[in-house]
This record gives sequence, structure tokens and C-alpha cells, in this order.
Amino acid sequence: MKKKPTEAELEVLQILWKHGPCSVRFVNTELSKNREVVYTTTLKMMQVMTEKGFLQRDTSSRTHLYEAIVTEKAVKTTLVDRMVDTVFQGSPLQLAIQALGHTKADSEDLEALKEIIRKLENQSKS
Amino acid sequence: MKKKPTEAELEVLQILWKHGPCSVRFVNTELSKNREVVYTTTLKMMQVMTEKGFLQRDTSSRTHLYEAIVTEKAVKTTLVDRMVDTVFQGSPLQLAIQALGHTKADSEDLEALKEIIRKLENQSKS
DNA sequence: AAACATATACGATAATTATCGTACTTGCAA
DNA sequence: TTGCAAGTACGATAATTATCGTATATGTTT
Repeated sequence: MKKKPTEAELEVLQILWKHGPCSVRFVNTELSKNREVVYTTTLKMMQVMTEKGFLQRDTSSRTHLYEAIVTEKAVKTTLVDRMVDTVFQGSPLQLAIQALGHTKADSEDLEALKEIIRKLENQSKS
Repeated sequence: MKKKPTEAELEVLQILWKHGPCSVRFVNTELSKNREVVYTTTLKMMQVMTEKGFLQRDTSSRTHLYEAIVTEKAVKTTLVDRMVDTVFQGSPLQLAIQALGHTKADSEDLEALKEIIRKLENQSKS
């Protein structure tokens, strides 16, 4: 990924990741649940995102269908790595600690986290 | 914090957090270690940041001294909370897991992290 | 076919951030 | 005291992102 998506673009990506290929109308309706946004604004954004290589579109029917071609995982990795570099002096652990500062526990996620820590500890022993 | 600092502003803040009150000249020199930036650009940014309430300045001598009045902790909290909301559906644990995805272990930080997890587990038992 | 609803295309503008040039000020050294 | 070095002030412009209006095309309904 050359460039990271803007915050507004991220909103669009989340919708596409969740629902798969969508029409502009659908995305605009979803966005409108959170904030006021005019149809053509959403359209323009999605056209720009397509130029940027974030989306791809199927123009075979009158209503074009847009699909994310950057994966959720890749984008999240880019964003998190960047924050680690620019805000936490390159320490992912510091970011993790900050994130967990005052959160409520979710046992399933906690297990996943403990598993990661077990792996990290094994690394440090070798 | 009404607004989050931009990435360029964050660079300035990091320098001020690290060194305490600084002259524009000093900050510019530090910035220049990473990228090319003209003195007046840095000056302007710091003046704007002062208007935004990120910095405060001491004009008692000819060379003004700027100091961060937003704390490192507050800014990091704002940035991380925002990322949790916009990218990780409100789950700090998911962000933590992502951050730790492929990192090397640092035993001191690992201990801090384990301590947090212990606390989280106790919460979930109650 | 006419009118209407619903699409896309695309330029224009606003808003924000980043960058820099020029003018002006002030302290100090020759 | 004249001139230079090193500051600040500030407007202008560029770059990027966000927003929207208007034009135009295409189905659909009556």
C-alpha cells in the first residue's frame, strides 16, 4: 500500500469489508447512519478510491458494484505499524499496553492475547 | 483535546516532550535530521500549534521558548482511543493483538503486559 | 412517447494542512 | 553607528481531502 487511506476512506472500506461488493447507494445509506453525507460525495470518494487502487469496480450493470481490493488485514497492519513508528518509538508492546490501559476484559480475546504472549516469551528464551 | 495533532505536529510534540521547552531553531534542527524542512516552516507550524492550544510560549527573551502543554500521555490516549474506535470496532484488545502480531519480545515490557492481563482476568471473574 | 426516478461523470469550491518567501525587528560586533 | 546575524510576523501558495451542484445518461412507469 503506497498511501494509507484517509479516515473518510476508511469508513467506506469498513462497509465494503463487511458486506462485500456494494453499490454507491448502499454505501451512502450506511454512511448516512453515522453522519450526513450527500450521495454524490460518496460517489466521488469511491471513484477517487478506485483511482488510488483501494477499490475495483464492476461496471457491467448500470449500477456499478465496488469492491475493496486492499484487505482489511493489510490496511490495519499498515495503520498500526505506522502508529507504532510515529507515536511509540517503534515499540508495539508500548502501543499494546497503552491500548489495554483501561479496557474491559473479553475472555475470548484475552485468550488470544495470552497465546501471543506465550509465543513471545518462547522467542525471548531462544 | 478538541482535535488530534496532525502527523507533522506530532513530530514537533515528540521533540518538545523529549527536551522540554525549546527554541524554534532547536526544533527545526531536530526535524531536519529526518527530512528537509525550512526554518520558517517550522516556525509557522509552532505558531499555529500555539493557537490550537497544543503549545505555550515564553516570549520574555528575544528567542521565544515553546513548551508542550498537552501531555504525551493525553495525546497518545487520544490517538489510540480514536484508532480503536475507527479501525477496531471499539476493541482495544483487537488493536493490542494486531500490534503484537509480529514483534520481538522485550522482557520488561512483556512483564508490564502480563500484569495488565492479570488485572483484566480478575475483572472478568468478578 | 413522455415524464420520472435513479445512475454516473465531472468540475468547482471549501477546508485543512504544509511549505516558503519576504518584510520587519533586534542585539551585537566591527 | 553601521551593518550583519538571527529572530519573529505573516501573507501567499501548494497539496490534499472533503463536499456538493449540475449535467447527462438510462431504465421504468404510465
